[in-house]
Amino acid sequence: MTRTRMAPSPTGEYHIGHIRTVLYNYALAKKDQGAFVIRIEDTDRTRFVEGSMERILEVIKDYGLSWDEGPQVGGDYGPYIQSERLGLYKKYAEDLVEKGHAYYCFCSEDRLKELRASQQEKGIKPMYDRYCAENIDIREAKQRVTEGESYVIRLKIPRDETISFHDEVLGDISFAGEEVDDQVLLKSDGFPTYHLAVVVDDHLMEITHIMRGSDWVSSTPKHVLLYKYFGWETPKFIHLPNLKEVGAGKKLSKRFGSVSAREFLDEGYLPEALLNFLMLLGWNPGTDEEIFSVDEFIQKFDLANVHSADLVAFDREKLLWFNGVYIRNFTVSELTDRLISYDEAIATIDRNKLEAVVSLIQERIKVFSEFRDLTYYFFDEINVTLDAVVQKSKTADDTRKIIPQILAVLEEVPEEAWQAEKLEELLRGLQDQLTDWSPKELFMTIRLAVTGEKATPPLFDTISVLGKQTTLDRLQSLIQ
RNA sequence: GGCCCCAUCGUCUAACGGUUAGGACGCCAGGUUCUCAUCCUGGUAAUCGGGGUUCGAUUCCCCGUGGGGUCACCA
Repeated sequence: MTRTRMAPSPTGEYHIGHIRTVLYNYALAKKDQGAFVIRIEDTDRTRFVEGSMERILEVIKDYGLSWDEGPQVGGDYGPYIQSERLGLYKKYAEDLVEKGHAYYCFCSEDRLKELRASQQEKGIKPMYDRYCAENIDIREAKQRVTEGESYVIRLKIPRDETISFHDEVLGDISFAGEEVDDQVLLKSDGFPTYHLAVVVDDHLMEITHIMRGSDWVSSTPKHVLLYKYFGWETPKFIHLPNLKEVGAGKKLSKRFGSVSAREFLDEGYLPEALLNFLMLLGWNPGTDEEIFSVDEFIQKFDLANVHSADLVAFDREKLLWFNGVYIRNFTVSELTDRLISYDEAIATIDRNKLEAVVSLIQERIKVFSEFRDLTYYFFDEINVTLDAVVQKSKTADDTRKIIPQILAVLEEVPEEAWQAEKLEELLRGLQDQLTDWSPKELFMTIRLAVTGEKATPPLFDTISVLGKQTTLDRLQSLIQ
């Protein structure tokens, strides 16, 4: 049974890249009818942010993803919050000391700082010098611990061994033992570090696949050693490429737009479009298809098609395109519902009129945040002057003279016949009679007069939705 | 800087020794057209460099170069 997990640390906002990793873990587990677990890694009290966990869980749900075990839902392997599992870790660390794979360290922060500084000065890699392992025997160490002296427990890395592991995507990776620092496993405050907690919990929760960002590759040897020393079976490792900005070579940046998972939703991107976009960032289906629902993704997801690039660019243009594709695939009613849930203010608009407007902008809107700018003239007063509607080949006078003719035609239309088709027939009829007004000139003049915009949905549909009174008023106001 | 990883159009990627190196986004051009958008058609554009191995390298190996990651009592 495949069991995967995502282990958020409640230290801030969830990044869009985290959602990608959640999605992959989710798919890998679901593909095998396995379980996807969420575990909260809150072992660093200094970075803990109040409410962060709740917000992270909330945003995962808002993306339409869920977890089989974890906070809020429970499960057989709980608790799923590390601070609630605190009693566990210490004995595992002590067990390692007994086995000779770890040792007590009493070095002060100052000593460590000085050590690091002098190593850097000499141009060598900053690493713990093993002072406590070499100068304090286990009996003395235990004595000092019982006397209440502050201590940490460090993992004793075998300096003369090569530590290797297999990554399901990257292949075999190995590190020389002498390159790996004696990692602190248990902090002086009694909390485990990530490295201890993650291995203990992944084992206890029977996680089979560890899929995480590639920034974890270099600490994987420490984890592999822990599995070995504990005598536990090692799960499979998969390291995923991180996301970067298209223009800049580096990480996603505020400068180019949203970065946090929440912001994309707030901007009016659809979760399903976001997810679809994210799927393709590091994975491909092996075919030319690229529109997938999460269910289809689960069916097709395969580690063999996850690729090993070091970074993948987060192309905001393509995201926009995906969003447009999903928007266009909705029925008008569905799209209207989604817009209403996006912005409460939209819910106050009359449903019939709203749907009429929505159907006109459906193939024009790329993100929901554009809704206001694209449709305000259907709902709000506009302020247009005669000068603003005058076409290039026309004078203000020409324009002033044509308005009454347009009005004359439109005034004859009964309310109940105020439909795009009828309006088009009549206005084209008017244009036929005018020798010096091309369709383009006439219709653009009307468009500007009734909307104030150069780019709008087709004119006759627009006028139809605007209604007779509004249309006439707006035309009339130009010549008063 | 040491170590680890990576390398195909601008971007996401396909091609698992033999293809005119394919698709998508973007961009450009054309068509439809009352504007914009949608839609349709076409186009632009890539194997980082140098050595090998092989009848044959995008593909395998080595060396460069470039990029990324990591070097905490943070995750």
